[in-house]
This record gives sequence, C-alpha cells and structure tokens, in this order.
Amino acid sequence: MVPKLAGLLRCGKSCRLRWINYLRPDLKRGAFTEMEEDQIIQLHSRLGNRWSKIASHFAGRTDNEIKNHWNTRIKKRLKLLGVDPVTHKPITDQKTTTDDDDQTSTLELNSPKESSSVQENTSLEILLESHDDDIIEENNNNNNSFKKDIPRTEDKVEELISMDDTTDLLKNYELMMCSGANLEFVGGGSWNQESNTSTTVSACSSSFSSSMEEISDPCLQQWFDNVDSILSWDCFNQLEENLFQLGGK
DNA sequence: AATGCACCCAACCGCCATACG
DNA sequence: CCGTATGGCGGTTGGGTGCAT
Repeated sequence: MVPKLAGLLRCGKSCRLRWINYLRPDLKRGAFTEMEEDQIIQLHSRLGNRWSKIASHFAGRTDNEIKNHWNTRIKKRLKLLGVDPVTHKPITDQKTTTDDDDQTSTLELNSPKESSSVQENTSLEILLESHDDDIIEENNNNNNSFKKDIPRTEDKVEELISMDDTTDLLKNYELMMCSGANLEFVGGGSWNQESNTSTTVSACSSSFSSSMEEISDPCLQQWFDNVDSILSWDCFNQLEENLFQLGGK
C-alpha cells in the first residue's frame, strides 16, 4: 500500500528495504565506534555471517549497515592484524588473504593438515554454535515447560558473549585486539569515538509528537531535522488518514 | 581539466520461510 | 493441500565520491 499511496513507482519490497535501512527514525547515524566494531567482531566469530542476528545486538544499526561495514572496513582491519576474517584465526601460512581467496584460506585453515589447536577451536566453535541452535530449537518448541526454564536465546547469547573466558579463541583474539589498539588503521577509515551522551529533545510538532514526546537520541532529532527540510509532515498526516480510512472500510 | 582507480554503501537479486485465501 | 503474496535474509552490484596522476 505504501508505494501505491505515496505514488511511487516502487514495489513494496523496495519501499520496505528503504524504510528499514535508511528512513527509520530510530536508526543510528554516523561512524561505528571502536567498541561497536569490537563487538561486531566478537559476534561474528560466534554467529558467522548472520548479519541480522548480529544487528539485533545493536540499537539503531541495520544488518545491511553492519554487513557493509564488515566487508569494507573490519575485514581489512583484521587482515592487518593477521587474523583471517572468515575463521577468526591467526593467519599462519605465507599466503596473504585477499577478497578473492577468502574461501580458499578458509578451506586451507580447516584442512586436516592444520594443527590440533586450530581443530580444537573449530570444534569449540561448532559446540557453541550448536548450543545456541539447541536453545533456539528448544525455545521454538511448543513445549511450554521448556520456555519457562530456559532463558531467551538472545539473553543466552549475551551471556555467552559476556563470559570472560569462554574460549581460547577469544582470549587470543582479545590479545590481538589489545595489541592492535595502538595501530593506526591505514585503510583511510577514521575510528571516531562517538559520544554516548544522551540528550533529551522535544519532538517535532507533527502528529508524531503525541506518541514521541521525548526522544532520547540525538540522531533521531537529526533525522527529524533532515526530513523536515525535505518533506512536509502534512504528507505523513495525509497518509495516516488514508490508511485509517482504508482500514475502516 | 581529464582520466583512472579504489572505496563506500544503498539498492538490488535470488532464495527460503511463513501467512493467507 | 496448493498457489500466491509477503517478509526476511545474505550475497552481490553499480553509481557516487574522493584522490592521485
């Protein structure tokens, strides 16, 4: 209905994507903080390329944004630190990984020729992964007795991630991250440290204001400012009325 | 000023799962 | 049960941009 009512020559799917990845008012703008990047790396080491799951740990960040950031920045950062971005293991052989041979390096690292320590880590990762999947399975079951006793999947993942000594992999990783913290990223990216201070601003004077009296996020205000300069909120009010009428029919 | 190149990121594509009639 | 529409996801693309030559 959105493209139809808005007079857009777009499919609903395209509009949905535009909303989710760009227009949503709760989106966080600006560069990723170093803390966010580190958290992405840790989550990726556990979840792999499940960007939506990774994104669910970040308020105001989309899976697409995280995926892009991973592919353009973090991958390079890890390679500079000598870590394979696919396996999250140190690159031991002489071969340097590139965007084109990531898969090759993965296969090589996971080959039977690898050392036992690497194999242990791999097993551990699989174990943790299967553990998460087990929880998901259990939570998805209709058996309510399980639901009562077993923590939510997200909580469990958070718990696993916050554990200090979950795996040797992470220990090694933290060491590398610490040593890498002093390195200047030469990829041209700036690692801006964003202020986490939250300010309260009054919402715009549209109909939204009734339900959003206080917006405790500067980026939200920025969004309103930007949108205000482009669109009249009357358009949204009109849309709202049309939708209401359609819904009442 | 023109050109080539690398990088970034919004948008697209295809697949799968789910909802619905 | 089946066909269709829609939602969700990960992989990929291509246009815009900045920079070096």
